Amino acid sequence: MKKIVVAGQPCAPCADCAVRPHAICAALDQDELRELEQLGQRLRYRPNEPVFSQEEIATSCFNVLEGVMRLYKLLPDGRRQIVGFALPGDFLGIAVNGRHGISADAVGPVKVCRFVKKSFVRFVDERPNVLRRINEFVTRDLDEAHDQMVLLGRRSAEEKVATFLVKWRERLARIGQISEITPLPMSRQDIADYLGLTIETVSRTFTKLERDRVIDIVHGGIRLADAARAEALAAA
Amino acid sequence: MKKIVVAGQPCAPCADCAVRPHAICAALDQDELRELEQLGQRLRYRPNEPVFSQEEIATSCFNVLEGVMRLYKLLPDGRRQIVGFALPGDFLGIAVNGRHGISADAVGPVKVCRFVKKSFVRFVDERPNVLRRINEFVTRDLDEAHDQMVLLGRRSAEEKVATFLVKWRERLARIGQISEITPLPMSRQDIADYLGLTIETVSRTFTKLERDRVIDIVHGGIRLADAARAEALAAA
DNA sequence: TTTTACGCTTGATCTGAATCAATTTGACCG
DNA sequence: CGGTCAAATTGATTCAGATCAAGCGTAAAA
Repeated sequence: MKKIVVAGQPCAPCADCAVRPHAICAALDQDELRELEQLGQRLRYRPNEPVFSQEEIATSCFNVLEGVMRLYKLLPDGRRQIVGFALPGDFLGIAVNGRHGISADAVGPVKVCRFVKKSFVRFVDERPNVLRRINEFVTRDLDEAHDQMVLLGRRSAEEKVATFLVKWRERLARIGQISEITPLPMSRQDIADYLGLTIETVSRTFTKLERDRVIDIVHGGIRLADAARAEALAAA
Repeated sequence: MKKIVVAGQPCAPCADCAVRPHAICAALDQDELRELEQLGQRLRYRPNEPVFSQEEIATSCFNVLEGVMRLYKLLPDGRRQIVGFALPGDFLGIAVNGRHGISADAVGPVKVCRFVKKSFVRFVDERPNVLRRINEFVTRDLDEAHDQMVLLGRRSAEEKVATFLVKWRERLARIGQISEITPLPMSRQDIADYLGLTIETVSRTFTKLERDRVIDIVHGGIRLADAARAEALAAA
């Protein structure tokens, strides 16, 4: 049987995929990995390029390999709520009724591993261990969504920003990106739309946190100067 | 082999369980149903009685059979965010790391089918069809959580209340509870904590919607007088 | 280099919802 | 039936964050 070569780059070997331990793929054995490799296709997206859209029929799902994506919902009048940021290892595109519930686009340059939904579903359907792993991911996402509801519904602007910074730093650390300064690749508007604030309030709150010696604002990110105080604001 | 009778009522036959078609149990065949029946135990809770608590080690999971439950998170200083209301057919208690992420208590009188986590997990582990069903449920919950984030982060008090009323009515309809007046078994404080508002704002907004002839406030609920206008507020 | 432009910050003002403070209503109970 | 208590409504006032309106800086285009 002749192998059909799809357009685009061939799927680089999963064997040395950097995100595998964090991704759903960690649940796969050697054979499964090799099989899934056939189904996946690596793709790049430029900054701000859309990956999929709310309401659109979901034909693909994705593993994020590199970069950051924003996941959001739009109201008819244009108001936007970012429901999360996706990082390497995150799995996207599980839809409820065949349609994407959210939109996703690249924040900076992004690399993903794309799967055709149909074949991916078939692959998962005969592998309960993968299904279990996906279930863990969705359950974790739901738990985080609950936390975000508390944030949106019950916390002040200062608490929102501090919580965001602390959690963002922790997330980066978990995937191995530890450094003195915490990069913030998303815009102030993105942060505002994630926290249910305006861009002005986010900016003012950053300034206030810096004045209070909790953070230093550096180009493209922040330095958490007083982690204890930031965590206190985040917990309270 | 002698059957051991556990304390409490014996599990009534799943065969004529009213919520089965809406619950995860709809994925089960005759044999599975009979087996799960052995694992489940029916329990009642009085109004406002806690069922499980945030941080508590999750030893049980639950199918709601009758009544309404509130699911919420508390901040250390007592601020509360209700993340959802559970209705008959809903499945509760899937925890991320063995601990409940949220607290749950009965709003009015509640009947549930309780499963010991350990045996339930064992049951599910060898039945991919059930796992798939649970996955659908969690995915749907996540999608609804995203909608709720938009509500909390980006909508006005009036939009919040109107959306809540419209969606609550739809949910009741979906499980067969259709009637001219929409019952609201939860308190105004519950509604406030669900919508990220104060009790006063909820009350004022109800009054305003009544003044504007969108709803009639009746004892223990509301009548949706102008469904079109309410849905417009909910969509916008 | 200047120009344009966009993202971010800062300031002044406004406003929707919170807070504070009484009533009012309704349910339960001796 | 009145008395008690909690839930809900209503009113007066305050305030956190939104809105409106300039500026500022950095980066890419000309």
